[in-house]
Amino acid sequence: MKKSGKKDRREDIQEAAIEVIARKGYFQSTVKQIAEEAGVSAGTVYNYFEDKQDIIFKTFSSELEDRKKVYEAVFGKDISLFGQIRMVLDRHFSKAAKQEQLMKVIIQEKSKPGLRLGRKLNECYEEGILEVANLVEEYLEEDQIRECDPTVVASAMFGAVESVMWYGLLRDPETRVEIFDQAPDALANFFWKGMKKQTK
Amino acid sequence: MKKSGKKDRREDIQEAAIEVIARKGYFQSTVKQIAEEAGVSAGTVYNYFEDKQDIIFKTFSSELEDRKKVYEAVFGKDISLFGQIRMVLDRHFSKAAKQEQLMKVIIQEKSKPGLRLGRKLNECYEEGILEVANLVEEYLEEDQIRECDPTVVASAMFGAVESVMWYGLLRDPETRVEIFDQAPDALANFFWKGMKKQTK
Amino acid sequence: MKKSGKKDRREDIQEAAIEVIARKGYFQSTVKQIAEEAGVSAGTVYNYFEDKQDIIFKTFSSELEDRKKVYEAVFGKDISLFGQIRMVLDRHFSKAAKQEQLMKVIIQEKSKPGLRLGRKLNECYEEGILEVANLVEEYLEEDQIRECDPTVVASAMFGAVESVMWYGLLRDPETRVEIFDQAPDALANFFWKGMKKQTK
Amino acid sequence: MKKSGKKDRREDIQEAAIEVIARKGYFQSTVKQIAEEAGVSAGTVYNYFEDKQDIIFKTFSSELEDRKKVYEAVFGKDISLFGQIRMVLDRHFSKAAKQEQLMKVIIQEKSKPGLRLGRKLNECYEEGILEVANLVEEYLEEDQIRECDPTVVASAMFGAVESVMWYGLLRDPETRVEIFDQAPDALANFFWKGMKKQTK
DNA sequence: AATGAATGAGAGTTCATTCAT
DNA sequence: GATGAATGAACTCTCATTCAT
Repeated sequence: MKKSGKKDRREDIQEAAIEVIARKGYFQSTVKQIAEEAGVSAGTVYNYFEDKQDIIFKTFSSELEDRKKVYEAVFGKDISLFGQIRMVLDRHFSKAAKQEQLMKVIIQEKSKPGLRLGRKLNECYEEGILEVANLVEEYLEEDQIRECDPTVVASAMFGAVESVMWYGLLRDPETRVEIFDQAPDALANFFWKGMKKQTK
Repeated sequence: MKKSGKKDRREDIQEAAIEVIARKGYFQSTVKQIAEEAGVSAGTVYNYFEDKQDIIFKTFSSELEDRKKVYEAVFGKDISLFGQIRMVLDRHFSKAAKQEQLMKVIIQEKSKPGLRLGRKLNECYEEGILEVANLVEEYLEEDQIRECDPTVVASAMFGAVESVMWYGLLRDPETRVEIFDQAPDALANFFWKGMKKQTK
Repeated sequence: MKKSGKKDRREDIQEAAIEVIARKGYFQSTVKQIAEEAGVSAGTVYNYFEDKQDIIFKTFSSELEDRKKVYEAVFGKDISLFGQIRMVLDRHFSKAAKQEQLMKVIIQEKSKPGLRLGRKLNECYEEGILEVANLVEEYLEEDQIRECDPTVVASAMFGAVESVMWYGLLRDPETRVEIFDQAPDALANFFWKGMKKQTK
Repeated sequence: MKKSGKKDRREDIQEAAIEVIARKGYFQSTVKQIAEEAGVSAGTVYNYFEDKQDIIFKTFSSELEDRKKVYEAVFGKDISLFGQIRMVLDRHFSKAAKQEQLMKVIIQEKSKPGLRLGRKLNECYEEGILEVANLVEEYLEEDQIRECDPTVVASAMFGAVESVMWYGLLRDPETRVEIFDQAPDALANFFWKGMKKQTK
């Protein structure tokens, strides 16, 4: 099941890995299955990756770096908190829509203990939560939002996003598109209303 | 090497399994490790359980049934939506505080494809979301909350709760207690403010 | 090809390993072959040994300790140098006669770099050489033997013994017995005459 | 990454092989490592050699032929036995001083069963022993040396030489030079005194 | 001649599961 | 019921060798 076009082997294998792992989970996917999906032999995989973990670890690493940059860019903008949340969610869901399988894997394999992979994901997750918590704290100090523990709120938001995304990923394509379309606005409103100071 | 008072072997093994799997994940835990932790031999495990999956599958099944009943009881009460959410979260977090390891396992092993275990958990999750979505819909029809997609909102709430719980589980015991203490109120408020109709 | 009697599995496997490795060399022997020779399955081997190296490493370790004790006992005796050499060689060859395969392996696998095994053997060898060198030095100081570099002489003696042993191991049983029978005396004389002070 | 003046690829690879194998042993050296050390690609190796064994097999064969000639020349000379031994050892050690790595490999890989390589070396060894044994026998018949089994004595001499050489190869360069310098004389004396008839 | 990506047989090792004691 | 030694299928990973370029 070779992918067409001009991509190199390395990418073929990474894509195949994501495909297979999204379907069966990391530990129940074998290198052989991934190789087959990529249209190469098992040995070839090891010409491009250190070991099994490395196949997706590298994908994740670069993917997560990319995202971090996107989000940091948004958080640096001089717009309202609501605007920032809205924008981040927008980019998040529209990117996810093009990487369904990868999103599945990320959600599934997060917080696996004793796995470079899981640890890395957890780390990024925590970093993201902290980042958002800092943002919330700023606004809290400016008295724009009601009293709350910023890390708890940030954690709640992350979880909410992930959950909605997972919910969408399990639906048929049309429903998914619908959900992903309305999710950014719905969630941004939900979050913003949920934490803003009651205007009288 | 547990040796509690009067519990039977079956429970010893289940508890040991939870302990070990919480630490290392399902696929990286061996039957031997679980048996050791339970103070029995590997062979004995198979006198009580069909296979490896079965060890925790049964724990989860009964645990999930229990919870379902608790929640349904709350949702049947004739109190405000906020009150209901508050009460469910209260019970959820206070129960979780006593079952940290089990919660860890449930969160970690959720949505593992190709595993009776993961499928069961996913199923329960979806059921829960539907249940809450129905509740939200009721209130939506009564015009008490702003327009929204109930399943998306319900899904967001589930995710938020799980995420805060995970966040707490990774902290040291004191911090965890603090987080679990304030979480029900904080989240209930967050959710309620987030979806209720703006009472000018 | 199970060994008879009352020995336990551990010993069966070690003996099988020595048998196979004597025949084909360490790197060209597979765990499966060893298991087969021992009459067990490959998996069983790992119930008794950490890994492939461990199978013979443990045999060697205890064997070498044994020998060290034997030799040290002889070197502690208050008899002539010639007598000591003679006695050590006697014990060495008569022990070797009962452990042909083990001797083969020890000689073959000595000084394999990058192998716990080879390093251990080399170490013992060097220790032995030093021990003998010290002995030679003593006699040198007493002016009983001609001027020489004791470590070179000791090294030469060790090599000579090993070589004669190897020569014997490659012969048919009868020839071997003959060689091993006369070797201690022949070598002791050769060494002693080789280094003693010319009497007048 | 060798790059000597005018030698051809074939020799580059052989030298690289010696270098690598001396360091890690035959079975733990890979063709790729050898190729890298030689500054060529793995594929190129197979333009010059049949297979992995062949790389050093050819080196050894020619090297051993060379030596044989040298020794036979000496043994043909009409000088005393002591003189012959002395001369052979002289040439042996001085040649070895210039080919440390090759000597290491020869000593390490000797008597590997199931390897063209090992068998060839063993064969040469045995031939050499026989040659010397014949020589000894001659002198024995002439009544110049004491009664002994010539092959045993020859075997002992070979082993002694190899052992001293190995001992030197493991030392630092200066010590090695010292050892190699005095070894021929020391060993020749040792051997000669060891076997000659006691001249009252 | 030279390359080095691709191969695939086969190695060591793990571990859920069985079963004689 | 309890045991834990034995099993063997399956996995990850290595590497000599090939061959299209």
